[in-house]
Amino acid sequence: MATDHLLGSGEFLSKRLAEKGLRFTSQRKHVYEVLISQRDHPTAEEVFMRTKQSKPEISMATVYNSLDALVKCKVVRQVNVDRGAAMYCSNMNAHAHFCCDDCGKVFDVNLKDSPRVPEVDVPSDFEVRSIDIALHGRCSDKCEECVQN
Amino acid sequence: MATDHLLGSGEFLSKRLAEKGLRFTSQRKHVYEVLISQRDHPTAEEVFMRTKQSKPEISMATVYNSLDALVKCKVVRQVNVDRGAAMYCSNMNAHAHFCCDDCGKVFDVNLKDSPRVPEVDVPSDFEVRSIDIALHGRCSDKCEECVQN
DNA sequence: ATGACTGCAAATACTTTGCACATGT
DNA sequence: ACATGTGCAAAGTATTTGCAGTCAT
Repeated sequence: MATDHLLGSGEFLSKRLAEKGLRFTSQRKHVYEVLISQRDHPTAEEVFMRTKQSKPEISMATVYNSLDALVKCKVVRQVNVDRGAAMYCSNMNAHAHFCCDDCGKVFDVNLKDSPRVPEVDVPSDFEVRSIDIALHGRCSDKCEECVQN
Repeated sequence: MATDHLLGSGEFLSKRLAEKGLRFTSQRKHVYEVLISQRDHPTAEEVFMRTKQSKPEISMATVYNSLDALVKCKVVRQVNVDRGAAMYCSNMNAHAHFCCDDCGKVFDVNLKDSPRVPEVDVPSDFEVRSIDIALHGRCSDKCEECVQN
């Protein structure tokens, strides 16, 4: 039953962590709130800096631990577009990522039809759990960095 | 005109590098041959070790440089399935990657229909140059590592 | 001839780990 | 009560860079 929307973000997160046997801690709550309050694609380092504003004692190791926990309980996605730091995304709706090869920014893009497993020719004994779609290209004529190309 | 198949791998690579203003070197040739001779998904480190067999003096830095050159001239794809080393793939046909979350192996999987840009809702001034599709899941009942789950 | 490429070693970037203490259940 | 999580510092991977010499064009 989709009743999660009736919960505050704290209760929601607490419940989702519990379902995976993970604990609800102040650090995980702050990291999660950082991610949902600004829907871009920060790296662990950026999450660390933002989280320090509301939770100054947090350490980088805890940020990694928290991000792993949030990914495990599926309230956050990890995005790997290329060699470099992983990015994190709190948009859990089905969507793809567009990564600009010139300026490096990552954008969420909606799928006109959600990707379905049958579109892909996977051996029958393989179990598909998730699909990540990443587009590469150039974001916009108006993008400052891109114009320099 | 698709006449590339009439060339040996050396001439083919040389031509593709030249198109991007990149030079054809012995190291790049060896790295390329390593990648086409075994169609799995080696990391830079694995490419380094394999390439040393035919080109013992090659250095890691040159392997990275060569891989970048091969990716730039589009004879090799870089595959980023998760946090960890990038992998390289010489299969340039349209295909997706299946990454087993249990054993870590990466498999090429064919697409029943090639992904088309219009399936994705991208702003009109964005230019899409490539699409990467990565599936995650579990590869097979028979997979040694997977059985331990 | 010249700039791009190579090999080496050192530097950087990203992520994980070990350990003593703290905290959630 | 006790396992799990935290913070710190140190270690471990992955990748990049500076530089002097070499090679492709």
